[in-house]
Amino acid sequence: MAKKTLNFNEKVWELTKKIPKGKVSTYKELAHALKTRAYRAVGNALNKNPHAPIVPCHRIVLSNGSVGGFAHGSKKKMNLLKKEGINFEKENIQNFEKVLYKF
DNA sequence: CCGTTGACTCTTT
DNA sequence: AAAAGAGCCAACG
Repeated sequence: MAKKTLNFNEKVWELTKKIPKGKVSTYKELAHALKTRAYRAVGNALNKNPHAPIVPCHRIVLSNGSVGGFAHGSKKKMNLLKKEGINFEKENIQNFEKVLYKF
């Protein structure tokens, strides 16, 4: 046996859950933590996110510092992040590197 | 099984 | 600096 007990998507959700409040992460960091380059697959996994309230998918943003996309609307995502302590400059995150959580 | 799609990222123009 | 193209991986039809 000794196979991957967790599927690719589950790994993404597990890592996302590990992100502390007031911090954010990027798809690239997630993919890098998974030892893969499936940046898009990570986004796809979060989009399907079956653990909606359990996995803080809104804490995942683009490596560019933009909020990226969100199943409920990027506006909602930004609003949620603001409540978590993340500030925004127009459509980009302020102190992006300071609130960026790395694995 | 092959082609398309997607909440991405990097490189080149 | 901004825009376009190429690359990458998993899920779906």
